Amino acid sequence: MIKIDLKSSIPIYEQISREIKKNILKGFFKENDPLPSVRKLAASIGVNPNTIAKAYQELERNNVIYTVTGRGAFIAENNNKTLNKIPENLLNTLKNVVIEIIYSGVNEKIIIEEVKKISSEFKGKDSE
Amino acid sequence: MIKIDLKSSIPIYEQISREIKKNILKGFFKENDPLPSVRKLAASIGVNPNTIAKAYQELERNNVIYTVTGRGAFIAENNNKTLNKIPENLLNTLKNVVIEIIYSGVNEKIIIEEVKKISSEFKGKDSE
Amino acid sequence: MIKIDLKSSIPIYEQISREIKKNILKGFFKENDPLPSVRKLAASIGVNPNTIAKAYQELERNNVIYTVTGRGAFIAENNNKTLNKIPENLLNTLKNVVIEIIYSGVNEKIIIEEVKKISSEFKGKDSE
Amino acid sequence: MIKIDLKSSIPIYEQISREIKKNILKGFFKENDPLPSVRKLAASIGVNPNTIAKAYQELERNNVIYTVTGRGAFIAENNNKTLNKIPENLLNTLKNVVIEIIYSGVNEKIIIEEVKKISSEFKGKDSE
DNA sequence: GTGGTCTAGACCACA
DNA sequence: GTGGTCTAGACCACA
Repeated sequence: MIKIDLKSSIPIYEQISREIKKNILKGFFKENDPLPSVRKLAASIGVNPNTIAKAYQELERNNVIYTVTGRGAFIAENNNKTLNKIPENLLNTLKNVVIEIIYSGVNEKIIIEEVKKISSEFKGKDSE
Repeated sequence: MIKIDLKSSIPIYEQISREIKKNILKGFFKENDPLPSVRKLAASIGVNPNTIAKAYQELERNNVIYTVTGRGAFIAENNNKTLNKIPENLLNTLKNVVIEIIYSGVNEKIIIEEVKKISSEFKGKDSE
Repeated sequence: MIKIDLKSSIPIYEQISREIKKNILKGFFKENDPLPSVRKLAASIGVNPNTIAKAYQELERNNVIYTVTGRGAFIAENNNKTLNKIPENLLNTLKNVVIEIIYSGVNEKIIIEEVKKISSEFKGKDSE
Repeated sequence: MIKIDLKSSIPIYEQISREIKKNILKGFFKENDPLPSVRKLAASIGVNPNTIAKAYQELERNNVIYTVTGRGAFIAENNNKTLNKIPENLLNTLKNVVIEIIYSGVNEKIIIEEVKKISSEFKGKDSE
């Protein structure tokens, strides 16, 4: 369920964090579901437990999961409101990629098709 | 013309490289136009010349600019290749941002509007 | 294993990059083998770590090695693509040397013998 | 007759020097033929006269041309003996290119074909 | 520990 | 003047 590319330049903890978010978006992880323990997940992916711990910390900071001391980590309730604006840091990243893609010679239409394809993989927040 | 955020986690040389690409896309830099010299740009931005040199070298590797020994760096000809597919590394980045944005509670429609807005800032390759 | 000529006009990072490619071709470095760390190799050769880092970055860009953050650099899988044409930049260099050699008074036959000798030192891609 | 690529990473004076050698090998320039004056050649190619001067100096050092004060530069007699061995510096360059080419996935056979093609463009020294 | 980025400053070839 | 290479040394994120 959680695929990691060790060779990628994206930090492993970041990849893990994203994978978990994806799983939530896809509905594989539901509210209050327990996450695998840091050690088990570390062992099954083959990375350092510290790396998993860091991913979980990031997720907790963003209210994606919550941890209960001694019992582990769980999926938080999805209390995100529906936003009408893309948060600024994400908007910047989006701008940068889109520019790079346009520069590589791909036109708007193809990019939009791709965005649709990506988002169709997930249940949109508003349709939940 | 070239705006850098020294506090950003994106490497400065990467920001410079992107800014130059943006300027080309916007038509501010045209084929064979000279770029500011490494030293001058470094002074005007307030970073080390090595950092600019690294950006220029990256741009040259990607055939965005070319350098003439003893004379400086110049905008390369626009290969004008039109791609029908987003290059894999860029596609991955796109996927990641879009997922993050959806997760933050923004729906597809708003993302697509934003993509249109970004791309309308630039002359697309096919309309040149 | 990695011999560098500090007096050569060929940049050190370029020499290092070539030496590593040679070692791969000779079979001394195999897929997923770890490379010496930037700092260790720098110390053993007696150059600045930045220079090694530059060599490794070049090799990574060319998919010869890959780096795993926090762990180090490793030999990439051998794509095993067989080319029927010499890439243009290499062809140019080849043309230039051959012309210089012919000009120095050496005939074709001797050059070809030498090419055979060089290539016999390595396991060709197709015999792997 | 003398083609220069300003964008190339090969120094212009080196390119000029090679072009002149090629012209001699091809028989376009014969013993005692006058070379164009530094200024004229500079003007016709569109480079700095100093660059031409440097190329001529290099050629003179290698006894490819000779200069008569006040009268200009001329093609030297071809007094190169036939060599049975490739000079060391050229051999090293040859080794490096061949290794790079093999690494790129091209096999010995194709390289040798190419060497033959290159050398067939010129009258070999021994057949002169 | 690992590699990546950046600075300050030197030196070089080239034009 | 131009860019390219290299050193010495700092700091950083990541594992």
